[in-house]
This record gives sequence, structure tokens and C-alpha cells, in this order.
Amino acid sequence: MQARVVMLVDLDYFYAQCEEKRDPSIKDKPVVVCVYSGRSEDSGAVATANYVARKYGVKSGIPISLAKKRLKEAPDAVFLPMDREFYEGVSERIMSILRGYADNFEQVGIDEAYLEVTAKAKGKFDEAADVAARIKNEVRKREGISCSVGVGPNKLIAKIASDVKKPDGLTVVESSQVESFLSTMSVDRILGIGSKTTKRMGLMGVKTIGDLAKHDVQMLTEVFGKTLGTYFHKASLGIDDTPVQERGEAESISRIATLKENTREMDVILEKANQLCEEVHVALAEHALTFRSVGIVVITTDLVVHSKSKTFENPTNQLDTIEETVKELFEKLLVELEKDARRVGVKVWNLGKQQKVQEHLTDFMKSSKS
DNA sequence: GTATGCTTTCGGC
DNA sequence: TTACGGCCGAAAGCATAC
Repeated sequence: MQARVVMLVDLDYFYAQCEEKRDPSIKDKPVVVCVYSGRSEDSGAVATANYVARKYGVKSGIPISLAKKRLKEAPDAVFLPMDREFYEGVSERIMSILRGYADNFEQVGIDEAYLEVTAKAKGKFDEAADVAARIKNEVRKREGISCSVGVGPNKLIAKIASDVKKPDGLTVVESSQVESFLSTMSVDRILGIGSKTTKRMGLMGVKTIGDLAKHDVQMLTEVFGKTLGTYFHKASLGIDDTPVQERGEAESISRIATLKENTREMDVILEKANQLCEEVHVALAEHALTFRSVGIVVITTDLVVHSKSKTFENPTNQLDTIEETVKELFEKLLVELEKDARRVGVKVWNLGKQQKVQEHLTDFMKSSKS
């Protein structure tokens, strides 16, 4: 029985790097990939930026206008609209390269994947480092994209390791190094520890993963409950038994859009919402999926997010159901809002694979014959 | 008290 | 000094069940 070796491959500043690949002449310039909302020249936000732009304080999530201001002294800066289809194509080809190096493979989002490499690296970390180097070379040669890789005895360590050096990094943390590797890391590096839990732990005097490891599991289960307490305890010791496994289809499908003007008029909102319902329905149909939950979101003029949702007993795939539920939810939500709506969204989840009715009937007839 | 499931909000990219 | 997307999964908060 070999000790596990797990790898996390993270494609560096992915959207912006795809743009550099498409047009290498922009490589040494600040590159900012933007999501334009269409309501005015520069309204919208930054999806991601290359490291040249990051030196100017331009990063994911900031307004485009702020990014332009920060790049005033860089007249060669390049602002490009997001081209998701192009990035998805690049991602798909890279993911199929990565798959070839893995015993087991798990893609996480468009730019990240876990690889179980225990067998391929014969349980040895130095062989895993060679595999990682080969992966980086092949991805660079075939697709012209750099990535940062973390190698560790499990997913938890591989993920944290991948963040240590980027872009174009490779960090290996062997089992014997796990304790000192984790000891000074902030607790919020652990998946499942968000801002609230970080604050609660801070009040207990726990700031680093090393601090967390000093508390016994009984104490943690008293404070956080059995499931979470046990999980935090294991994570603090670098223990993570979760397997690397293929993910199914997305767990939710959503579409959101910015309105031309701020409004609280139901007609205007429902017109946009119905477009979004149709888009969601098309996406469902493409994958032959049903849903059991429907939700809406409204972002008001003060940029506060409000949402409502409804879950049904039985799965369906009907556009009518989406549209009717969305209407009902907007009517409920709008009366609660004091500000106008700026953006609206529609989402479905609790997805399932659509059964083929004909098969069912055939099965039924087969079974009723005997 | 803990587990589970649903709803809403948060945060990464 | 402000400025502000789209999509996803995770986290948090709550209700209910055991």
C-alpha cells in the first residue's frame, strides 16, 4: 500500500494568459480582461489581469473605471472583453492533457484540477515532482500556458502548496514536511473555514493552523459540532482522506444581467428575467437536465444582493415552471426592497438527469408482461 | 445536542 | 473620492427531525 501523492494544477491568471496566447504582442503590457455590462462606456468589472497589470493594483473584481485610473501611467495597457468560449476551448484541451498524467482526475472550475498520481509516481514525491515538471512543459509547449503546481500527500496540502509560488511555480510538500508547512498558515487556508469561523477561532486564540492543532478534538467538537469539529481537527494535522474523483455536471445553472436602467417596475424586470429564464432553459436542455429548485437574485442600486428561491418536490424541465416561479418570486421580493433593481438573475439547481420517457414505458411494458 | 436539508449570502476567479 | 460582472461553489443561518 503506497502513500498517496496528490497534485493540484492551477492555470496562471487564466483568462488574461489566454489573451496573451491569442496575441503575443501584448505579453509585456498590462492585460485586463473585463466584463462590460453595456450600460456605459466603462461600466463593468475586471475578471482577471496579468501580473504586469497586478503591479498597478489591478485585480479581479474591481470596477473597470478604477482599473483604468490605476493604469493611467501605463498608456500601453490593454483592456479586452471576456471571451469565455475561447477560454473554455483552451481549458478543455489542457484538461485532457492533465488527465493523461493522472490515476484519477478532478477538474475544479475552468482553471484548476486535482490529479491523483500515487501509482504514476510510485508513491514517491521526487517522481511526482518530475511528473509535475513534465506536465508544466507539455502544457507550455502544446498550449503556451504556464501553470502553478502543488504536490502533497492529499488534496488539502496540494491545494495550499499550489498557492505558495505563482505564477509558474512548483511546490512539493512531503508527508514529513506537512506539520511545519501548516504550522504558520492562517486557519482560513482550510477549505470550509470562512470569515465567521476565522473570527470565532480568533476569539479562542486560534489564528494559525498550528494553533488549531494544539486543541484536542473533544474541545473542537464541543464548539463546532461533531462533523465540523472532527473535520477541523483532521485538517489541522494535514489529514484529508477525500478522494480525487471526476465531478459530474454543474450543480447549478444561472444567468444574470445588468438592466439598462435602474428600476422597480415589474414589466421591465420580468422582460429581462424571461430572457434569462430562456437561456437557463436552453442550457438545461443541452445537457438533458431537470431541476427541482428555482431562484432569483436582485442586486439593488446600493449593490446589495437579495435573493429568493423555491424548491419543488418533484424534478421537472419545463420553461413554464421556471418563468412562473420567477415571476412569483420577483413579486414577493420587490415589495421587500427599498431601492431600485440594478441587476437581476435567474438560477436553477438540484439538477438531475432527464429520464427518457420512451425507455420508461418500454420498461413498464416489459415488466407488466411477466 | 446533533444531523440534515433548505434558503440566503459570501467570496474566488 | 467614486467607480462595480457573471457565474459558480462554499459558508452561514435557520428550521426541522431524530
